[in-house]
Order: sequence, then C-alpha cells, then structure tokens
Amino acid sequence: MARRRAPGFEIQREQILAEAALLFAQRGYASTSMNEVAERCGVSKPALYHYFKDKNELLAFICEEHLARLKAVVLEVEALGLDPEPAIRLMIRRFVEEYADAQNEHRVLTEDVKFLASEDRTRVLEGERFIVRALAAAVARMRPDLDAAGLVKPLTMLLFGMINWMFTWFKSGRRVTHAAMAPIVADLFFGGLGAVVETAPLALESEGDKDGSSRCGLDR
Amino acid sequence: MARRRAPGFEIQREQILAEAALLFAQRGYASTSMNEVAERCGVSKPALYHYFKDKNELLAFICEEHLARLKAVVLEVEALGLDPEPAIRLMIRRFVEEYADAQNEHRVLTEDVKFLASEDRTRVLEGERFIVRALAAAVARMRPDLDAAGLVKPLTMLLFGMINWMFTWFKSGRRVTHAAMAPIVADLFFGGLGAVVETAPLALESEGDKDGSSRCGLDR
DNA sequence: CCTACCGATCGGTAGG
DNA sequence: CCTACCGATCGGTAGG
Repeated sequence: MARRRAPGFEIQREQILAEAALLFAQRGYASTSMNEVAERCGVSKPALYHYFKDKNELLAFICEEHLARLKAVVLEVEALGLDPEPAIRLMIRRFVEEYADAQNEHRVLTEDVKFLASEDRTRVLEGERFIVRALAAAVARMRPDLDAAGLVKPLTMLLFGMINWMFTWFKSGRRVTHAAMAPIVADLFFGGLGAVVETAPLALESEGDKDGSSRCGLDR
Repeated sequence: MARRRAPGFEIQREQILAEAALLFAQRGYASTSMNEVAERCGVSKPALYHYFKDKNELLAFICEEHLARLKAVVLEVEALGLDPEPAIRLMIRRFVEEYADAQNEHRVLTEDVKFLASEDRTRVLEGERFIVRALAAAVARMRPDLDAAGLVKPLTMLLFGMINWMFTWFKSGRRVTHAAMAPIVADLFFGGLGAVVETAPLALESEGDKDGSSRCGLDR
C-alpha cells in the first residue's frame, strides 16, 4: 500500500518551482545547475530529485502551471459573455496582472520553451495556441472586415507582442504600474485597428491566401 | 613588421558568425558547444579559436554587428531630416527589413544578452538604449502632449514589442511578407496614439513622476 | 621568427 | 536523506 505523502509535499514543490523559475529567468535554463536549484531551496540535491524526477520536469511544471493560469483567465472572461471589445480589454488587463505576478515564469515560458522535451514542448505550444485563438476569435467577431482581409491573426500577434514584451523592459515595481499599462495597450490597439484597415489590403494584394495562414504561424 | 592576414580571414570570420548565430538561435548560447560551432563551419576547433579568442567573443560579435546595423539605420533616417511620422514609419520599415535579414542574430540579441561578459553586455545595452532614445525622441517631437504625460517611453517600448515579437511567430518566408507587416505596425501605432491620450492621464494620475522614469526602464 | 592549422588531450564540472 | 561517485561532455590549449 502506498504511503501517504507528507502534508508539506505540495507546498515544498511550489516553493521549489518558484525558486527554479527565478534562477532559470536570470541565468537561463541550460546554464542553471540542479546543484544551484537545490542550494537556493535549502535542500540537498537528492532531496530535489525526490520532488521532481529530472531537470526537464522542473521546466515543464513551471511552463504548464503558468499557462494553466492564462487559460483559466480566457475561460473566465469568455464565461462572462461580454461583447468583443470589453472582453478583449478585460483579457488584456487580466493577462498583464498575471504576468506581473509571475514575471519569472513568464520569462521562462517565452525564452526556455526550446529546452523542453518534445512531448512537453508540443503540449505547451498547443496551450499557447489556445490562448491566441481565443483572442483572435474575439477580434474577428469585433471586426469581420479585418478577418476577411486575413489580418486578424497578424494583428492579434502584434497585441501579444506589446504585452509579452512589456516585461523585458518594465522595471519590477508597484502593482499600480502594471495596472496602468493595460488600458494604454488596449487603447493603442483599438485606436489603431481603425487606421489599419485602409492601407493593409493594398500592401497584401499580391498574396493569394485569405486567411493569412501562409504568412504567419502562431507557434514558433 | 606584422604579416598580412590571409585574404579570406574576414570572410571566414563572417561565415563563422552566421553559423554560430544560427546555432545559438536554435539551441541557445549556453547549450551550444564550440565543438558544434566548429563542426557546422567545417573547421577544427583549434582553427575556430584562431578566428575568435573564446565563446564569449563569438556572442559579442554577433550582438554588436547586428546592433551596429540597427544604429546605422537610425543615423541614415535621421540624416534625411524627415518629419517625425514619416521618419518613424521609415525606421519601422527599415528595422523590419533588417530583422528579416538577420533573424538569428536578432533572436540571439534578444535572448542571449544575459550570457555576455559584463563589459560587453553593458556596451550592447547602451547600444539598445541609443536606438530606443532615437525612436522615443521622434515620438515626443510628434506628440509633445504625450511626452508631457510621461507616456512616450512606455508607448515607444510597446512599438518595439510589436516589431521585436514579430519574429518569434512569423514563419520564415518570402520577403514581401515582412515588408507587408511594416505599414500595418505603423498604422496600428499611429492610429492608436490618438486613442491613448484621452484615458491614460487618468490611469496614471496617482503617479508623481512626469517623465515616467520610475515606471519603466529601457534596459533590462 | 611567424601564420595557420592538426590530432589529442588538458583540468573541471555538468546532470543524474 | 547524505556522501560519494559515474559516464559524458564542457571550454580551451598543449606539442608538433
């Protein structure tokens, strides 16, 4: 019969994941050693291997738990049944809040995915695509004309560029800071959508595909 | 008297840098071995160390040559003496073209700067700040009201987010593809600027600093 | 003495 | 859960 897990097992796991995310974000996954992770967590290396079977599992948990929170945001906002623009504004705000609370995890997700074992990497990239599809669908509902022009996916990715890139330059600071950026991003995006539609179809006239699938992939 | 260098020396250096940039972009700097770089270039490892004194120098050259081209773009556009909006539009277009021609180098610059020796890293980050300052100055000239509200630097960084993030999702394809994205980014940015000014000062009213220096750093 | 390399191996350290 | 290790591979350099 399997023995019960110690009550602090899950808590210890989460603490280790947080410390590992910090180290991976600072030094990169490949150049962080399991010795460093163990030392930072105040546990022996064999103890570390008690909580996670190998270095890849550490990386996979960091990425997947962060991604699970982002997916939950999408599902919660969709459940409210808002119109497209307020729904997208709320998602932007919730994403920025989530990133602010998990800056290390976010950096690991964006920079270290390439080090994941291929099955884990596939699952993580599919999770990212789920989130992008949700945003893109809301943009398409709001502006069917842009959808018809094949511009929704590229524009959605530009929106992700703004918010994903924020945490490479934002000084880690007070929460109000991050909160203030969300409406600015949203205003820039919605204000800019009106200007895009006039010139873009001209620029793309030589392209044959309407859905833009040959122009951009939503994965890497 | 120093002997002349073999005529192919510089050509060989550039070929090695291009191959190293590809490997670093694909696998990350830390997990690419000098053996792999040498093998990919078809030279022995001692020969590789003949062209570059160590692994860090390889990384430093990749980053600094790419950055030098971006700085050259800034200086060339500034020399034209255009009005702010056409100047920024042209810079966006030239940046996108430059990124399209140097996708590996661009990815190395954005993801592997943390592995540079500290003196090299300092110089590279100063080069990045030069480019950001040039863009931000043009935005400020165009919209002094946004400058007074302390929003120019954050907005400039959102613009960089759009174009820097493009090459994490864009499928490597035909040149026309990248060229078509530049005016879309510019339209989204300029179209959005008008919408930002109305609501942002409200969102930031509790902040005390006018220049936004406590809110965002333009380095990492 | 120099350069432009080669085959072989150095001292240390990685993940496990 | 510890000390003590392993197979392998790391960045860099020896002699010729």
